[in-house]
Amino acid sequence: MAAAPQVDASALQTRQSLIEAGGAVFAEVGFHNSTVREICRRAGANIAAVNYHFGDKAALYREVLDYYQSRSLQKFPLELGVRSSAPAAERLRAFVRSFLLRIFDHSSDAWHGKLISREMIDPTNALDAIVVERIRPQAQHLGGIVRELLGGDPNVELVRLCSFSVVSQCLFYHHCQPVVSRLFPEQKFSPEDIERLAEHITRFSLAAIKAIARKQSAASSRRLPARKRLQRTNSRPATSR
Amino acid sequence: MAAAPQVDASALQTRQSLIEAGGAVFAEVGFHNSTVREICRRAGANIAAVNYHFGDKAALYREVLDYYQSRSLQKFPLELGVRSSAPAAERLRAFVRSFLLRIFDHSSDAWHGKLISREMIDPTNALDAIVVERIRPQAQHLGGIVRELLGGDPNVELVRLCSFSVVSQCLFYHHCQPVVSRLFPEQKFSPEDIERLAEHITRFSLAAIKAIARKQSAASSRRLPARKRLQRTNSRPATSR
DNA sequence: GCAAGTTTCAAACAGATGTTTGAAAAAGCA
DNA sequence: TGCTTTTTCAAACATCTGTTTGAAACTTGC
Repeated sequence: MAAAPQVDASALQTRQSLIEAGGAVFAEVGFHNSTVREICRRAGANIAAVNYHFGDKAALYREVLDYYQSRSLQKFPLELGVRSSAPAAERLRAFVRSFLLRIFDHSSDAWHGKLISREMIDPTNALDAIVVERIRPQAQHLGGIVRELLGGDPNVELVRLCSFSVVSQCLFYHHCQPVVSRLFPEQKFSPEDIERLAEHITRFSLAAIKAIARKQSAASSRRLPARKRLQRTNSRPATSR
Repeated sequence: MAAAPQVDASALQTRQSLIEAGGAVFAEVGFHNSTVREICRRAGANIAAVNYHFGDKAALYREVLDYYQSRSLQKFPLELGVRSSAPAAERLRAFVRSFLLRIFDHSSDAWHGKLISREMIDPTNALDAIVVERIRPQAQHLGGIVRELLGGDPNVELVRLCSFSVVSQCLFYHHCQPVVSRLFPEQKFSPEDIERLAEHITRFSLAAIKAIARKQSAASSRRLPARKRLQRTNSRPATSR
């Protein structure tokens, strides 16, 4: 494991230092590849500290997830400042931006996105809880936006597929960073890059979903009586752009 | 590591059994999490066999990648039966299908997609070679399709972003399988599911790219004289950079 | 100031894993 | 067959990692 700047823990409680050092290490190399020794080294604590304060490595990991989860929730709310009454397109943009910022935030207390992102690929026992507490609500939030954008009758599978299409684009840059940076060394993921990325993903997804919505409503209009069709197409709220 | 059916290696050379068992184990749990003992057990070989035949675990891994790379290339060509003179939309569909099939193929000699997919997330030294020999050509192939679909002047960054949007959707279902299967246990990834998935990703991406292309050409038509614009859209060759 | 509880520490332990070893077995060849 | 080379094998080795231990240092409450 590469050398890293040691956190000055003189004023902090050992327990808290361990959580923070753990967040850093777990986020960097994942649960399986990180070692208690490295975490303790960065926290300026003794090797036995993890077991003394938490019981074992897995318990520290759960604690780290809990800690950063509450931080992340207040720092990156799903809506990101956009009211739930806002047009669906705007809410989608907010969702994408929030998602990317969460994953690419390099500030010291933003490990949560990375931790979850790692869980997705190399799960520990903690993933079950994360899915219920964190991912499912997000999926439902996004599902609501997509459903509104699609309009018409809510085909569950279509909503799911489109939602996945949106989040997959966001996750890609984090999951495949090793490949992306080898393919295009100039890609840097500065704050401006993140904004451009968010803009692209939003545009791309909006265009796709709207086109699918058009096709869908055209198809259903062939099945439905004219009056009902009119009602339908009108009641589709604010797919503005 | 979970128990697994042992390969009948009685007729095979030990060396070959090791490559095949290695392919299975590496694809299942990745290079870092797989053990020489488990590979040898499945190959029906002695623990020392890996070091005797390959030198060390990393060398076996390189050999496994090489072996399945040549297999994968002949089993899943990029074009997948679609001529390079075919319309870009059809070539995109072929690309997506081929990509998904490669990753989700459960037949015994199709570890390559999974191996590369794992490399993307948890790289070993082998990734550099893989990017040059395998990923870059694919990226250029896809880039050519996207460029043609976008039409107009080739904005390098836009092509790259759209290409990423396409592959990210394909990779998602493999990378995030643990999450997807927890969120929606009914998702099974049968051959028919793969086809539906391919269809969705193609439709989604085509709709998005075409919409972006329309907007782009509308914007450039405001900048260019009519004659030059016409020339541009017609003279663009249908291929690589 | 002192006793009880809490926290830290260096050292050791236990288990897993990649690798080596030296002899035995098998295969190739005259 | 008899000899050499190649391959297999069980055992051991060395290292890394999570965990435990028991004593020392520190803190707290009276």
